[in-house]
Amino acid sequence: MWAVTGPEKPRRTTAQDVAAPKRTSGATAPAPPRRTAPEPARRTAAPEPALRASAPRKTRATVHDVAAAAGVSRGTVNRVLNGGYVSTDARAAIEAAIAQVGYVPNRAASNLARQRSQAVGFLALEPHSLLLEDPNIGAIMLGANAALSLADHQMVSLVIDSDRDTQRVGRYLSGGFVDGAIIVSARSHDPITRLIAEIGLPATFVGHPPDLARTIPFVGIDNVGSARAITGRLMQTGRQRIGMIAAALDRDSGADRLTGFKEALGDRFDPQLVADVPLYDYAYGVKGMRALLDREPEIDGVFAASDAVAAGALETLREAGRRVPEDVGLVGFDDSSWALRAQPQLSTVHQPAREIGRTAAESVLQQIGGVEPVELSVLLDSPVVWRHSA
Amino acid sequence: MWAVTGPEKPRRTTAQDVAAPKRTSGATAPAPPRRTAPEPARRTAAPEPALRASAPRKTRATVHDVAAAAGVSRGTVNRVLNGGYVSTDARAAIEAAIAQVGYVPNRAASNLARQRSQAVGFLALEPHSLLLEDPNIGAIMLGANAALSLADHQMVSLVIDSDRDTQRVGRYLSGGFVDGAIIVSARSHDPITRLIAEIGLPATFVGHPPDLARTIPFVGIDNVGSARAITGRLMQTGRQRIGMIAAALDRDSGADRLTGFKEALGDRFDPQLVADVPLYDYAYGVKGMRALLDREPEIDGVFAASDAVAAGALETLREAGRRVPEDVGLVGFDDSSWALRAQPQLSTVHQPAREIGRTAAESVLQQIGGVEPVELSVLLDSPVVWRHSA
DNA sequence: CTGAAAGCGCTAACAT
DNA sequence: ATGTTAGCGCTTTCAG
Repeated sequence: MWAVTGPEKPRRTTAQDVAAPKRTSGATAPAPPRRTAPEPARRTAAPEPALRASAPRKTRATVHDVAAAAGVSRGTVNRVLNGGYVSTDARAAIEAAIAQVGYVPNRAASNLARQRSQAVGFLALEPHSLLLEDPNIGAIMLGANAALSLADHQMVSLVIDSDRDTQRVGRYLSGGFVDGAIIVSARSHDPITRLIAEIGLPATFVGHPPDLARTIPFVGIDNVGSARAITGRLMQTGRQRIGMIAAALDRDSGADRLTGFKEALGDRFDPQLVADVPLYDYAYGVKGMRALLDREPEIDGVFAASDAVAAGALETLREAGRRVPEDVGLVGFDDSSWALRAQPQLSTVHQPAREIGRTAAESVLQQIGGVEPVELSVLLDSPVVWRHSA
Repeated sequence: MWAVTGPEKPRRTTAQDVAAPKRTSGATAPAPPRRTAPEPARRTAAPEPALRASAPRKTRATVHDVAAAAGVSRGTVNRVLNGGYVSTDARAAIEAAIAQVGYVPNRAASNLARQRSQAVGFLALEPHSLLLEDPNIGAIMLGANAALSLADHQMVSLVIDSDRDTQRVGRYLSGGFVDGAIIVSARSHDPITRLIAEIGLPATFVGHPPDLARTIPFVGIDNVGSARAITGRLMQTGRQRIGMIAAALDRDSGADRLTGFKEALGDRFDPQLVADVPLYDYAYGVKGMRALLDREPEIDGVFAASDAVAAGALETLREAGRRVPEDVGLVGFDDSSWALRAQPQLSTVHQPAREIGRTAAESVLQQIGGVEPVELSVLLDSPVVWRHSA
């Protein structure tokens, strides 16, 4: 059809036409059924595998085809696609043509021409376990997505789960697929961090200030201050032997929470009463609490570095026959669903995760727009939520 | 100036150059070389990139620049980039040039030329709450990513959280940014489902068979059979009054689990003993269990449609003074972390989430490669895990 | 208001 | 082995 249409020279002979996968159809013998032999009778029951969609993907219509079908030039087609002055007749004809040939714009091509992608990458550099369970990062994603969506940008979230992924994502980031990136919990030495700086991709960090690059905007909360605040209230309510289950000391948030704890306690701080564990995780909460109980059976106040950790601690306390909050006061951090589900509900520090995501998105959007962020880092409010565990 | 450089014809006079904001400064100043302008002087020892990353993003080097710097043609550069015969000298020169000019390939352009993106979209069409907390979808993602990674494909996960998102993601999917897609828990009427079918994008569904399109591959588990199995064991252990908290009956998985429950019970099935709730959620577990307890105080066996639901039910039972498993046997579904964290740990049905992701990825990869999947749908094994709650 | 033409940065077929 | 030359599909001047 389009090949012979109009004055245009006969376009392409698409490689696909030539290289079309030659299936040796004759083979009636189906390859051995994969894994679990699904009793064919079960669900499926699709007797007509004929209508398959894939097949040699039909070569899609282009502006060219539309133009030809409408009897106008590509320029005009483009004008109706994106705003522009077009006569009503032409517009009608073109719209008809679009429908007729089933035209769907190729954004990729458009991006190349425009030199921008209208997309922003979202990377969470967390260990799997957290990626899977931490509701915070989900909320941050949703917040970021909402903001980007408003600005008509596509958020594409990229998972990094191996060195190979790091490479590939690096290529993706620097390959023109995104105009910017939001990076959650990067460490300074993360290869991606360096890359971002190198290629000068607009980006903002969340959850960990980029020591390395003091030049990249950061959105987060004041971990030190909040830890201080919640520990303070533990003191005010009369707890005498207050300990902490510190977690993830290798990352800023973890270290900061411990710092805040120390600051609040001042002279009363006793290193013996700090158990430290590697991750913000329920299981480590159990472990940490056991350690604390061992070292100081008289302990009557505990600040767990996160709600998940607190939940683990709570379980341990219960097993040890300690009542919460009567015998020991327990507080967490994050205000995640762990806090609400615990029995009793946990007093904790509220992390405005959604807001954080939104703010981060706005920050990259600004950068993309060429605006220097007024302040390199912004700390959002993270109020203490007083519930029943202390 | 650059117009007389080298043998290449004076490439484009980029519109921008003309339209460039005319600085009123001294006439001596050469026209500000915007974008492309292959002025040789450029790269050499970046003179104070002002440290900041953003600003007018420095115009990136292209194959052209590399070719020029190495004194070869673009074709040759391309050959060293992607495999091809290149003399050692040329290769060395080019590699040096690449490093010198700081060349980073523009994958977007390459994709356009090659007509493929080496990327696969991942969409989870779940209500937020689940997206945030359901560890299953995280595991599926990780599994899919691993498989795609092996095949050197980038997984890009797209979140749909509003109608606007649906539109945008639709454009993204049909805009040439991905070669295929993995779609988790779509319903037949989901706009995306239709779209996929329309544009004939290689795709496979997870978690819900596409009624609408019996033509699109599906990966999942046998919900009916597994529900039947676990309910059966509840019966075998002597429970007399067995009820179910059915959830999400509007989706296949939910409906199937109920079906399996009925099948297992046969004559003994009593509709009164089924409480149904809208979502696989802890809070609904609480609600559902209360309803059941109201209707039948003598209840001594409960099949909750998911572990989260079971956890809620467990809490309610505890509050009602029922001991598990002594007074009532309780089983869940999913084998998520809820099951392990519960006290006692839940007997449940194991969902091979990671495997599911992997399998789905392999399925789209096959389709992309032009291979028709041998079987349209594959059901993976989902064994019962017997623990302590029943 | 519309058409023509030059690109975006890279790939691939075709000559050397 | 290397250079040349068309494109990929869309955007954006610049004439008319």
